[in-house]
Amino acid sequence: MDGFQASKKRKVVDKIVVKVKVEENEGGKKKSEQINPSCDCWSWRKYGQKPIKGSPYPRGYYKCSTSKSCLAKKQVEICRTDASMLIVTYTSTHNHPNPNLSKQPKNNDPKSEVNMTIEPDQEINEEQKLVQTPENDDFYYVKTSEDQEDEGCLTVNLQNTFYDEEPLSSLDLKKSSTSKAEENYDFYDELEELPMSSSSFKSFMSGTFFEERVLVQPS
DNA sequence: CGAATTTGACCAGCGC
DNA sequence: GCGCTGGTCAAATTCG
Repeated sequence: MDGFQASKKRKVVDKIVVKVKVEENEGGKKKSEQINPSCDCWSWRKYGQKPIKGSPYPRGYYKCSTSKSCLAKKQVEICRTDASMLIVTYTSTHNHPNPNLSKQPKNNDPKSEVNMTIEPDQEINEEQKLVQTPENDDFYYVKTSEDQEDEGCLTVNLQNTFYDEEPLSSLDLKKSSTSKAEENYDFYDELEELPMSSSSFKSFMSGTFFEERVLVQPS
């Protein structure tokens, strides 16, 4: 493309910061494949990587490769305070349906528990202190008071996680708890990808440090 | 051989 | 106004 790159440095864009707790795969077990077959299912293409000031880890830049015209992007970096935490920042929205969603059965492991933290980047916050969704007790937000540097982060515990068809149902509450429901709609639409696909992890990890996976806690 | 990833350079916004 | 930093592009390289 030439000419039109007005968004080289975006000022205010739809942005969601998600923290994903991951665990190292010891023994080189190829777990990532089975971790979460459903996950976000979007395919991402890495288009850049940069060391970030103040962080020992580089940040990877990914674009949605599913559709050429899709503007969805994400940045992946490792939390500098906790290497087992992945910080994923989603930008823009997918302008096409998820091609894999339909063909992905779903993980549905009752023991699956993903621990991720949503960092209210601009608006989501106060109201989010709610601890549990009224409609979904498998999905709740907990304020992390232990996060030294991440105060204000919200930990999202997904139990029974990976939705296959109704990924947003639980997120709806956020929609309603904020006043920017309309704008947020897109945000949460993107949250579909929160559960990080194995491919995403692989692509990130393969090019960075190690292979990781979504933390699965036996509760 | 084609697709995806890596890496360095370039560009633009922001703070000082 | 200058320098710094983050974000994107694109050529080169690697992998399937």
